[in-house]
Amino acid sequence: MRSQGQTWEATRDRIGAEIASGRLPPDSRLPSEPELCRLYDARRHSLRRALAALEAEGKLRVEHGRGTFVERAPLVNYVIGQRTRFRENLLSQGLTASGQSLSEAQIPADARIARLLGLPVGALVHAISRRGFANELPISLGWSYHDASRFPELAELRRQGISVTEIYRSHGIEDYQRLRTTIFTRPANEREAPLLMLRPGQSVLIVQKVDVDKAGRPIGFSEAAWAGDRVQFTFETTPPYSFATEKHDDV
Amino acid sequence: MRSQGQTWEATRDRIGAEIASGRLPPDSRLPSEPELCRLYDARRHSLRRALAALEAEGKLRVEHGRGTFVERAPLVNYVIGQRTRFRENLLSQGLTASGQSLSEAQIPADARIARLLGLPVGALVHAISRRGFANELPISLGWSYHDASRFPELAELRRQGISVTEIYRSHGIEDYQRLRTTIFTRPANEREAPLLMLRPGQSVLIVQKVDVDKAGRPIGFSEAAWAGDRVQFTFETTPPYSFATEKHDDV
DNA sequence: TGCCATTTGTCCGTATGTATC
DNA sequence: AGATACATACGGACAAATGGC
Repeated sequence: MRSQGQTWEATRDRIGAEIASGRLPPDSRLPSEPELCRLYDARRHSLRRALAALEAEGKLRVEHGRGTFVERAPLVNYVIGQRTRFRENLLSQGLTASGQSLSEAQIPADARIARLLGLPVGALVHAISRRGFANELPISLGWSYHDASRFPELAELRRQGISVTEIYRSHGIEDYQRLRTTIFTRPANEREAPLLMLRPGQSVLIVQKVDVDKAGRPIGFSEAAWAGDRVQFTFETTPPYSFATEKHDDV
Repeated sequence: MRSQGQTWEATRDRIGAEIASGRLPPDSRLPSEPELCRLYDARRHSLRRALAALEAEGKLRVEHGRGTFVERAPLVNYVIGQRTRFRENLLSQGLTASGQSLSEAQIPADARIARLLGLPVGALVHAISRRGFANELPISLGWSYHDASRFPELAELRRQGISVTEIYRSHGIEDYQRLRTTIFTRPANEREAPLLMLRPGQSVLIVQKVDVDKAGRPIGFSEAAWAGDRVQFTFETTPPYSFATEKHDDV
């Protein structure tokens, strides 16, 4: 076996158990590193490795010069049907929803955007970037792309707080639906992490979707990075019942 | 600034660039740690921190006593509609699909399973655990639960390689569909990581679903952990068109 | 089988930089 | 400015897994 103390994994598990049990409640501050070293009979290197692992799991948040805190993990269950809107989704869970525009531009469509929107490469599209919040906590970072010739004043209307659904309607698009939704996970990059209040390396869920009109023609494409430890997605394929599945059940 | 060498982040980025550029191709072995220290003028601690970060991003795979290798990242696009089967999904992408039974048991339903299946707590259910492979590489680790009184010989039939769809049909269930699918991400735990050939801390996508018959009654519940860096899910909400969205595009 | 070189994993001690209060 | 707390870095020792001889 080992000639020295315990492994960093043992320390990680002991602290993790404290958090899971609730003895260390969300947002509470952990003792300082020297103190933790005494409490768990660990040397600083090993203790820090344990803390780093817990941080990567999203259970802790380490703040330089301030201390180490237990992460609170509010959970947004984002229900995706054929027509889904951000606000309603969150409001129905008793959460406050808000958004913030990060950038707006008209840009020529690159090959990917052009193909997804059924436009020629180089056609002007609105590219709008927004950040979404639930209960003042950032949860998503999104980009949307719309044909600028079809929705000339889209950016202006969005800035005024008018929803995408209403803008569609004002263009005679009474009914639209999602063509498909693609979802995968990857580590947050250095741009996303601070905006989502994640540490680099924590996971985001990338959700890409295409809205189509009744004729099946694409009218908008969007993709968003969601804070992986604060959200789950539910895809409804039939009228909603009252079942529920729960996050963080061990599988 | 710093009194000593470069930061571990600089080393991480330099090696990461080598991988991204293809100069270090997938599955190739990196030089040993002492060699890398010389190449990048880093000390062992800092170098190892850089490697650990790249490993967490899924770009490298470090094998104790053997060496460090560039990770290959085959991508499975798993399309989920109302009726979806594992094999067809992979075969349509030119991948070979296979599965392996890990465990089979009849157990009393706990509160969650009972609620999801619409059974009383304690009712006997088949609990079957399987591992799925694409091109011989493990990609999923799943558990399924079915009412044992309704499908008495389910485990036996599954062992013989008979699909769930066929078993349903033999019980007069000609048509069934997913009620809902819930998906979220979390780090792989220590049980899952080796079975999915992931390192602890890399992300899995958890997919939970309930199958219902035409009357809307639940007939089966399953949940699976998918290797997060090897799979994406696409939810079709309308008849399939020929659009595509691509993984690993920077958002 | 066993020995041994190679390679990665863990741990310890220490010094100094940097952010916060 | 000083105290506290986290971040980075260096050096050294030994453990454990692998693979060749």
